[in-house]
Amino acid sequence: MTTHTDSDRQSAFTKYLRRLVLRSDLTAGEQAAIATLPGEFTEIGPQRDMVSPGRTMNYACLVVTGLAARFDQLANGQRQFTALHIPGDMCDLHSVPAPVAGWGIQALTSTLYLKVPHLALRALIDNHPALALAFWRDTIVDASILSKWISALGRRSAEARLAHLLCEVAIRLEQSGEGTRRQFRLRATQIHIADFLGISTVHVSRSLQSLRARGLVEVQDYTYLLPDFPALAHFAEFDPTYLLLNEPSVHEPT
Amino acid sequence: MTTHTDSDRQSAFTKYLRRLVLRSDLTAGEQAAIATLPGEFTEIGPQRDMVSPGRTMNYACLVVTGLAARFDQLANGQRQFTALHIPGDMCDLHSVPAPVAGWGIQALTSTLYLKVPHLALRALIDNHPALALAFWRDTIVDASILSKWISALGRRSAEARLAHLLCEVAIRLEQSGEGTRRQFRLRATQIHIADFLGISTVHVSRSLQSLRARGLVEVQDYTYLLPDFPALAHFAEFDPTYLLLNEPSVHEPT
DNA sequence: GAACGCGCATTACCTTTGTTATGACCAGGG
DNA sequence: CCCTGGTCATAACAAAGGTAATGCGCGTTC
Repeated sequence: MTTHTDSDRQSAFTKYLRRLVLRSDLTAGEQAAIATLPGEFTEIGPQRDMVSPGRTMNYACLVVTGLAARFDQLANGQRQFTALHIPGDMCDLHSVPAPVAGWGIQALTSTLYLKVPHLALRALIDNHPALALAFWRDTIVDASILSKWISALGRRSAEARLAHLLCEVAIRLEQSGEGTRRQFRLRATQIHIADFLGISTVHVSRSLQSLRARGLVEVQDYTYLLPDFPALAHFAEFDPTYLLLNEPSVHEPT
Repeated sequence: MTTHTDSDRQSAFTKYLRRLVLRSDLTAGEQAAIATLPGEFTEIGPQRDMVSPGRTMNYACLVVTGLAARFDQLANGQRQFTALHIPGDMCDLHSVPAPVAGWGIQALTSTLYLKVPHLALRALIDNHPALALAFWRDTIVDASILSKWISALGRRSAEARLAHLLCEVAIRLEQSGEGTRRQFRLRATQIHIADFLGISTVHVSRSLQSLRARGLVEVQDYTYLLPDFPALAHFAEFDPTYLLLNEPSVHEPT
């Protein structure tokens, strides 16, 4: 069991800050206020639930290392993932204004995260009104991804959905400095991917084979290589606008 | 062409206010500030786009009468609806912090709506910080519906999705005073419903026949009768929690 | 080092949903 | 009064994806 210092905490919030300032201009004071937020470090094993559906939350979860997924659960126990959270993501910021969880959050790998008290976040908003806007915008990024995902689930083939997911992950990991759009590590099993795509594990395997055969994707030990990102993006009809990055660099082919 | 007075405008905003106060406590001053927002009345015919994808917005759309749908469009022109907007809904409140539309909005019937300038909404937030929270929460309701819709699209049969959509519409229309959960009017064609459910129109017809055969739904001239709402809700695994209404009454069977 | 569990691939078969086409009905316009 | 276009139902067939089962490789554990 590692112990975590204040400086670990501060560097975790800096990671989140990097995500925020991609979309909002914040003053030095506002940035400092975020960097010094309180939060309790928590570690959890793979396949365990960080948040179980139906709970009333009094903190939000900031992923520090690892991988987590928001999910909705059916009566028969089947899960559908509705969001993927990489390090630097605040999983359930929306729980601040809406604390009754309709969702659950599952760790896909061993995951280290911070429990950030709602009280502290609310105080932050009261003292820095501009941060309310930034948080609101952060929620909108989330909603924008949900929205794009609906059209993928409703109208695209399983293979196209898989390609789209890989494109999105590639860009998001690149943005957060955890890899490049050409090569990155995604420690999610095919069971997890099935829960994202809304298909069976058998069909994940089939679809992945198909993308391999097209020469668009190579995988080894959870490390993905996209030899021709623009071609994959074209195949997936992936347009990163919905990630609200406003960075022209993102739109250029590598 | 009807002309619209200030009092028409004020009553339109009161409708929106009703939606807001379902989820947020607002002071009289805050409520008055919303009721006196500016906005330009606009009328549009069925199947026309109120917002075309990719535009940069400087106003948000408040539906006064009619029916509208947010959509995402594929390269081949196929549409997937991502949200349904009934009178009293602010379709694209999220355009205030994120003005570049990744979405489009289509009128399903003849629709009257207000173009509410972003400038006015931003000024409102500056003067009444509590409203930032209320708007944020309103966005979260939207996201929560998106999220639920993802799990329906990913994991439920077409028939169950249709049932779920009808349950949601029943509750939302009841809340906004446009009908009851037992009987309401929904002027959407089967083409529209197909665009919501992510299926073909043929399959909408099939699924509806199937719900009819089960005795769960009757339709005549776009008027839906749900003879046994709890049974339909059970079939659809519909739990209204995700609408964030916090009203115990909603959870009681009729 | 044998037994076990997990993740992945693959096959055979079955179910759900899409596609294409047709006809009925109805409202509106010349 | 007929023609036209939109909406809905239905049928026959095709394609996408689900289910169940098996085998393989690999790391863990005792």
